[in-house]
Amino acid sequence: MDMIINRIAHYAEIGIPQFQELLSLPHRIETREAGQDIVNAGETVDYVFIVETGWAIRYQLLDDGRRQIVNFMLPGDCFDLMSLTKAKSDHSVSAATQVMLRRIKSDDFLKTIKTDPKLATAFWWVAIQEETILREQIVRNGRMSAKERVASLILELSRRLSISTGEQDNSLHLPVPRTHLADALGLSVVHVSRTLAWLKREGFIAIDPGMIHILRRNDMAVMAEFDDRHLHINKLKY
Amino acid sequence: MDMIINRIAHYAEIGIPQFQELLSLPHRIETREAGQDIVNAGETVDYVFIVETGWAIRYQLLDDGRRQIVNFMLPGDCFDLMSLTKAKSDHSVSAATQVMLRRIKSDDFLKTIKTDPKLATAFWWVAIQEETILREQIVRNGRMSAKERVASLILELSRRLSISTGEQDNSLHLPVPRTHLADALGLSVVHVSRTLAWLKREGFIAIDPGMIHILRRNDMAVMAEFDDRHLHINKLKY
DNA sequence: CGGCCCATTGAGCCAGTTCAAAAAGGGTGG
DNA sequence: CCACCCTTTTTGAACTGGCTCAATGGGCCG
Repeated sequence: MDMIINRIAHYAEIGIPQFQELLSLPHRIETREAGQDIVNAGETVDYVFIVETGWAIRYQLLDDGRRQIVNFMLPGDCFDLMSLTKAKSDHSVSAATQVMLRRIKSDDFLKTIKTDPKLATAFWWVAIQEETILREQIVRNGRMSAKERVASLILELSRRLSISTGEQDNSLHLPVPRTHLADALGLSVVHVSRTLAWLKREGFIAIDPGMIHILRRNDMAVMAEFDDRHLHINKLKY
Repeated sequence: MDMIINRIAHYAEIGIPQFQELLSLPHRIETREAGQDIVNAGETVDYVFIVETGWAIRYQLLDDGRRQIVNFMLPGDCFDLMSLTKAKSDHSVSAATQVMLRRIKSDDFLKTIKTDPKLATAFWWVAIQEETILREQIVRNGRMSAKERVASLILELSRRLSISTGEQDNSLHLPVPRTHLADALGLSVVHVSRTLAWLKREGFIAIDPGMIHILRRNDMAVMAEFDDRHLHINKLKY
């Protein structure tokens, strides 16, 4: 729960007390192992999930096995805010690593949100960010070269993690295999690997197993046209 | 205003009376010529816009002039619902054709939404669809071939237009130049042209200036793995 | 009729793919 | 601590979908 508090507090002037009610809602903590499904496309979802630890992915499969990862869900992210209207999910969600999830009944969640306008605004904010990340992903996959794509995804993940942990860190713990990066970026694993090698050769990053160290964040951001302003826009106004 | 009523009524059991208040809100009708900006990236937006006629595009430019169109905004679409929190826009919106827009002050809009839970649900629904369209776009640009991309975009646009006009039509009036399709699909104009020629050769479509006729909708949907269920999911429950 | 913009077609090229093999981890059991 | 197996990552080599550059063809407007 810390993570999401960090995240929201990063933007909104919202106190811990505001979260007490949310924290105290009836909930269940679920654990899923890497690869297990959390939500299947076509299912109706009655819960809001908050990622406590681990990474999850939202993805869609095509008939012949191609997979597109739509986005990564990191600690502090929640889903599906959008399905508070009891819509069927159109994409699947599964655990990318071992994941701990807080599961809250949509109805309870909605009721709480409605009682506190600050909470409502905060979660509206969360939804905006989610959309922004999706749009960024479209630009990446649509118009960027492999080098730019890999670099900007690394920067995005690093930035998002640092916001929810509350500490800036140039060492990005990457708990997912390269195939996940490839399927997020619309590239082949082979080329992701080559591109990472190139980033390393250029001195942008250093690579350790399960780890990427960002050595020249600014240069890399320029190279990939990565602008993280949208990830920590001005504080909320009420 | 008809368009958005059609659209929402297509999903939600919501009566015309519910829209009266929305309709009667103080607003301005603005007209923009093709190519003119509506919202600039970095701007704070205080208005909700509803497209009355014409097409608009949301896009982002990269330094060297590459452009990614994030999505098309058709009659009945509204934006930016998300910036009801007074966020800075992270992408630009401009008119793709001559456009008529209904401009409503965010505060007024928000106030009305809040008074009527049915309206609130309806617009939450609109936001879900918007996100769904974005996700679909990610899958398209990330993992689909040029043929699949072009076909599925044509099907999506056709579907969305038919929902807001209320009539199914196999003739898609395409008022934008090929460059727009290219920039939406992450392809070059040249290749969009070739791909359209291929679709025509295969008998999926017929082409007239400014017009695309869908001849074999089902086959085309299978070919492009286009599933429009998400665009007219079950009716809303309250 | 001429000019301009957009769309199409042709030809060669290149970024990223596929196929294949080798190398590097990372358990697990002896 | 080593030997084995399995998975992931890296590297090599050849291929190709889509790109770029360039020329041609249509439509529309003045």
